[in-house]
Amino acid sequence: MSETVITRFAPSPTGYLHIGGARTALFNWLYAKAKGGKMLLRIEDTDQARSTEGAILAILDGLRWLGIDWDGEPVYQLSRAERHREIAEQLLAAGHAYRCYATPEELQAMRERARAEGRAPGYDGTWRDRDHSDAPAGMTPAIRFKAPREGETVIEDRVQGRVVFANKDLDDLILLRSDGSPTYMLSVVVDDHDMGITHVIRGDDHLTNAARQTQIFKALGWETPIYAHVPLIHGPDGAKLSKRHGALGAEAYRAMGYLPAALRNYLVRLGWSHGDAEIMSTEEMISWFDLDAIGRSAARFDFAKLENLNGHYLRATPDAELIEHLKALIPDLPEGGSLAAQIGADGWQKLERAMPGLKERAKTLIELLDSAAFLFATRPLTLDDGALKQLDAQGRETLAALLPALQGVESWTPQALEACVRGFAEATGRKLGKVAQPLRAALTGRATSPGIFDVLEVLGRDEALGRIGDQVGLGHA
RNA sequence: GCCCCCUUCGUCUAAUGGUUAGGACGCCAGGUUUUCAACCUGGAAACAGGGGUUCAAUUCCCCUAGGGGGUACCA
Repeated sequence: MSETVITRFAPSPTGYLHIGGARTALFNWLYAKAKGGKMLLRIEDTDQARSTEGAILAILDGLRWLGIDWDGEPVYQLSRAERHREIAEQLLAAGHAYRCYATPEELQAMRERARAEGRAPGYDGTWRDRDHSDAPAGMTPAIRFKAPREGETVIEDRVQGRVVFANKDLDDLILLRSDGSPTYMLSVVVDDHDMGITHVIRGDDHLTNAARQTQIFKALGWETPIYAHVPLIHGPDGAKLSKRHGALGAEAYRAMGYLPAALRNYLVRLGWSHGDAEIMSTEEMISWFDLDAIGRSAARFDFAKLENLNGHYLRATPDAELIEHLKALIPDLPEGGSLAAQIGADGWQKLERAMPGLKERAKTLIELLDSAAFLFATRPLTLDDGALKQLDAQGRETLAALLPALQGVESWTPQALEACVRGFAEATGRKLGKVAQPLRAALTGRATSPGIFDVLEVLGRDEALGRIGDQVGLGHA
C-alpha cells in the first residue's frame, strides 16, 4: 500500500513555457499518470515585478498544445500569501526565524567584503542573535530563517542519489521581505505541504534549494516530499540555453511546424530512456516511465533528431487530422492571412487529396505547406531554377509531343495517366524520367514533388493541361 | 572564490567486473525509383586524462581537466 502520488509543475510566469519547463511538465505528468496519481499546476507568481498575465497565458497554452493537462484549477501562489505569512510568524514564534534589519546597502557591502576576503558571500547572521531593541526606529524588518549552523542536510534524491550539504554553507535566507511579502523559498515549502505534494520533479538548478527547503520543512515539523532533480537541457552547442539559441517557447516549436506528439516523444528521450525504445506512444511512455531511468547528465537539444521524429509522426497522422493541424496553425504564421485566402475552401479539399503524397516527404508542417504551394498557384506558374532546367528546349519539345496524348486520356485517374505517359515514353523511345521531370516542372514549377501521376490527378484535367500548355507555348486555356 | 552535480560514437542514449561496447538521429556508400522523400543493405564513428583496487576494469575508489548549476528582500 502506498499513498497516492501527487506531483506538480510550478512555473514562474516571467516568460514563455521554454523547452526545459516543457520537459519538466512532461515528466511530472508522466509520473503522475504512471502511478495513477495527480499532477497539479502551481503558478509561482510571487515575484510581482516580473510576473505577467501574458506569460501565464503562454504557459497554459503551451501545456495544452503539448497535450499535458493538470488536475484541478491552477494554484496561484500569490493568492496564498496570507497563509505564507502566517507560517513565517509561526516560525518566528517558535524561534526558527528572526527579524533582520539590515538594509540592502549593508547586505551589498557585506557581500563585497566577503568576496574580497574570499569567504562565502551569504548573510553573516548579524541580526540572528542581536537583540530586538537594537532595531533602528521606524524600520520594518525582513524575517530570516534561522538555519542550522552545525551538521549537514541530506537530500535523498531519486535522480541524483544522496547529496550532502554542510549546513555551514547554507545561510539564513529571507522568509518574508520587509514589505511583508513571502519569498519563493517559504512559499514553495508551504504550498508543497498544503497541496499534499508527494514528489517534486524539477530542474537540477533547484538542487541547492532542496537543501534549504528541507531545513524549513524540518523546522516546521513537516515531512519533506520525495525529490527528483532532473538535469537541464543545453543548447545545440552545449552552452546554457539562452534566447539566442534554443531557448524557445512552446509556441515557437508549434510555429516551426512540429507536432505535439513528436515533441513529446523527443523530449521524453532527453534524459530518460527505456532500453532501445525510441518511438513510443503516449500510452507506452506512461506505462514505462519511472524516475530511476532518468539520467544524471545534461542533454543537448538536437533539431535534426526532432525533425526526423516529426517526419515520422507526420507520416503516421491521418490526413484529416493533419488538415486540422494546418488550419489551426496557419492563422499564426507570418504570412498566414494571405495564405489562407490563397487556399480557399476548394484548396483544402485539394490539399487533403494530395496529402498522402505530401506528408510522405515533409519533416514539418511548414515544409508540408511549402511543398503544397503548387496546388494553389495560379497560371502561369513561376518556375524555380530546378524547374527551369527541366524545361529546356528538349523538355518543352517532349511536353509538346506528350500533350495530345494526355488530352486523349478518357478517365483522369492516376492509373490511366500513368499508362498514357509510360506508353508515350516507350513509343517515342524516351526514358520515363525524361518525360516525368519536364512534366513535373510544368505542373508544379519545381523539380521535386509528390508522384507525378497523383499531381496530375489532383490538379484536375483542365488545370493540368493548361499548365502544360503554358510551357509549350499554347498558353491559355 | 565557495558549495553541489555531471563526463560512453558529432548528438540522444543502452549495457556490463571478462561483450566484436548495442540502438537511434546525423554522416558516407550502395540498392530501389518519374523527382524528392520514405524504405532496404553496408560503413566510418565513443568508454575525457592519470593513478589505484582486482586475475581482469568502460564498469568500483581517488585525483586532474572540462562542462553545468547554485551562491538575491528572483523563481
